[in-house]
Amino acid sequence: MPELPEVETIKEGLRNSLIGQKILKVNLSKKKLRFPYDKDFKRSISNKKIIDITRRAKYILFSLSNGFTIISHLGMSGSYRIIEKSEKRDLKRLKHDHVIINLEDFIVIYNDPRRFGYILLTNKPLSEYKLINYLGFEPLSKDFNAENIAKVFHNKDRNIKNALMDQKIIAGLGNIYVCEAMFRAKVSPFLLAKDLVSENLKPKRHLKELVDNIKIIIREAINMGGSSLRDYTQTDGRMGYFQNTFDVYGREGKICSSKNCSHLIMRIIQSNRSTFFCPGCQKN
DNA sequence: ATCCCCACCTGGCCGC
DNA sequence: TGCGGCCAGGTGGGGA
Repeated sequence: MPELPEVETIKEGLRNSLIGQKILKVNLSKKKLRFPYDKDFKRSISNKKIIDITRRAKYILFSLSNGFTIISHLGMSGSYRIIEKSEKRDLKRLKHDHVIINLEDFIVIYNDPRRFGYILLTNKPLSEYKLINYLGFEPLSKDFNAENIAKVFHNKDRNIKNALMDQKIIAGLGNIYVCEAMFRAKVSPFLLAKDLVSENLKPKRHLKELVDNIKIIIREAINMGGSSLRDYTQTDGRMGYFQNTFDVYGREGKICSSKNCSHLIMRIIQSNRSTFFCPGCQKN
């Protein structure tokens, strides 16, 4: 479900209410998520305070007062909702509620119909935690720039979209934002990653365009509260509205939004995922 | 190493 | 109204 902008929005929503709250009680549903819970999950987090909530790639990280970190990934359909304890009417349990954390003033619930998400626990430094330490550049960091990406892409024989979605290279992009950024940068989905790098390992113009547009689009989407499709809403139930600005994603058969272009948006399958693009604007 | 493909799930929608 | 088929913001792990 969520890509970086949605996870960032959710993380901010969690921060606003939950920092400083003590965990009083934890309930887990019978069904396991993608991975089983730590066998000491409840005991390890009970009576601890949430001292920070941060994001890395598409992970939300809850730092606890005992040095443990809850590592949460939302998969395709995970969501959090926060209920103020004073508002009793929202307390009913919903289908697919898997983790219910009772805090001093709030109840926070992780819901995930498809159960591709997971909630793990570690007391190691995250730099030693294997699901976190391999992650690549944060798109909004200054290390994510065309020169650095050129160094990674120059020998990559895989298609460009696939490389952009590889969390080991760039952390946080998913199918929507990659399709949209490639459209804005006018990059063909049929190019290989190495096609965007010149002989001297310098980024070609299209790679610079791509990097610039990824940064722009991620910022725009965060500012709009992410994209609401199907299950995603913010922690307070509000919708994001970046989906209203999609140029290609989900627009198969519709006319390209560019001025002076009358091509129809196409959908092809790459690495088992849909790629949406304009065959007129994205040919090179 | 590098790249690709599958499995893991539930549910919504569309066509018959 | 029902049923089958297709589709969905992801990714770890294993095979080629």
